[in-house]
Amino acid sequence: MATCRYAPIVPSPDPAPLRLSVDRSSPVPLYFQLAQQLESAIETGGLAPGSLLGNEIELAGRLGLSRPTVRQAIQSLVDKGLMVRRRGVGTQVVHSQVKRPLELSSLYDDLLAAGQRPATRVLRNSVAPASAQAAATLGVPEGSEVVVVERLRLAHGEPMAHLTNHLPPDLLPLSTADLEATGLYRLMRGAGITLHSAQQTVGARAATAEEGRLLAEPEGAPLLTMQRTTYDAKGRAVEFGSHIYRASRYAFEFRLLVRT
Amino acid sequence: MATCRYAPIVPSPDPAPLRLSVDRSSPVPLYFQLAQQLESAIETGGLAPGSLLGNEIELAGRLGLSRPTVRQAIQSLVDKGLMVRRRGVGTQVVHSQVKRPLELSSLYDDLLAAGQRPATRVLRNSVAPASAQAAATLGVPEGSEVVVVERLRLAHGEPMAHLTNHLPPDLLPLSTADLEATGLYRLMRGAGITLHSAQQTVGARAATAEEGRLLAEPEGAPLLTMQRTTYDAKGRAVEFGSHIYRASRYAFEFRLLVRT
DNA sequence: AAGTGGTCTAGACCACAGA
DNA sequence: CTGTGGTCTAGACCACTTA
Repeated sequence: MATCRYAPIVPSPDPAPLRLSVDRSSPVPLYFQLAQQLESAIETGGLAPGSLLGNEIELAGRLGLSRPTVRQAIQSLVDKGLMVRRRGVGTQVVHSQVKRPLELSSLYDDLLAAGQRPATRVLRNSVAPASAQAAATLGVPEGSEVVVVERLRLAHGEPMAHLTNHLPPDLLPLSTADLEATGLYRLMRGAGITLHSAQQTVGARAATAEEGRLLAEPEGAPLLTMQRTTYDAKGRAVEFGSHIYRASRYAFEFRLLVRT
Repeated sequence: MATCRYAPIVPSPDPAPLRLSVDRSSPVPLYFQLAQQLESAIETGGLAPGSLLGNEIELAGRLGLSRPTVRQAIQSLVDKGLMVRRRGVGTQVVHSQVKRPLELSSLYDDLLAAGQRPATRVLRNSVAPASAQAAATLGVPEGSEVVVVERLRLAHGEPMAHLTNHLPPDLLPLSTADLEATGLYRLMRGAGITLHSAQQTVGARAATAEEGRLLAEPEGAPLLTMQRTTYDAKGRAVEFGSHIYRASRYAFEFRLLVRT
């Protein structure tokens, strides 16, 4: 039957065949528990890049789960770009060090996370007739009243960005004190608004004299520009922003997954 | 039992309750057929923004499918940001006009799609020792040989961008003629390379005199910069690019989905 | 030929929202 | 309380890859 031409079955390259277990008394879904364990194994190196995960049916049997549940766990990691499936081959960990995809975060939180001591100076917090662009993106009649917030964002006391936001009226109360203490997205989440997605356009242009004065850059200095419309879970636009950043101090980093 | 206080059950707001059907003899997966029909119904307005999709079990019965299959179809649309599910409520179409997420496309294809008559001038196509940055991102030893391609991208005869790419040696043959006829990504896909994801950093800076000469901009003009590392399905870096774009002619547009 | 993931079924029970 | 989506099971057959 078998011949010696075949190489012996090589066990998983990792010494310990990976400790996996699920807690059925936990309220956390089983597929989610498994996905978390696999993800942390990838992060800590317990699952080496390129290594094959055992086949789904065997894995399901070992854990006492059904195959669909195991598939759901693996699929969530594939969606995150951490693993790749190939029919007839198996499921393997991708080779690259994958950075987590950028969350929809505020500049304030980005600066906080980078240890940059962010601060905000509110230049304007008022209600005004909507411009054509703001009205179109927020889905309100042109000229109807919207909240307009204009802020200067500082890090270590140095200006970083000038942020102009338009919001629907009555979405949430925005006190100037709150706006100086934290970021807009944090306030919105705190008010029970679920942020869901955003459409962004990033470009560049030269600073006007006025913009240069605000940002401590010479006139004509390169600025990064971003226009962003943010939607809640129901797809309603909850914020339209038009921002400029000092190019010398800031860049955008993000990850694209190819749709398959 | 029932009282007149309740409003009558309102039928689906759309006049025709949506024509859905699947072809079991087709090789296209059933869940995919359903997802496509729902997506096109959303695009054409057959499923109005905000409208509720009938519940999953009823929908499955109507189509002669099992509930998991129907769920898989709906889930794929939720992942695309086209629908939202709420427990106890139902599944509804998001309100906003959702643009398709940006694919990992080449500038060449972007320009083609915009009817911009793209052209490429190859300034360099050679093998050279890897710089520290290129070596680190491509995962090859510093100083080992990599392919370096430098191109000027034109639209309607006007320069748009200056593109510098580094590729692992022996990944694919790159003739200057091919590079002038199409985009790099198209060549890579044609060579059987599956592009999977990319990590991008977008910033801005002022043009040097040399860059200004290449792009027909004055020295000091604002430029958009992008550095991009592209990975294949196994997570290996297949390309590292460092590009500059005329800010007066180009901006990046993309969509962020909040992870839940 | 053997092994893998891809798809699909027909049920089940639970948690949560809304009337 | 009723209806919804969220999770889960224990199978099944198929298509593809590899040897």
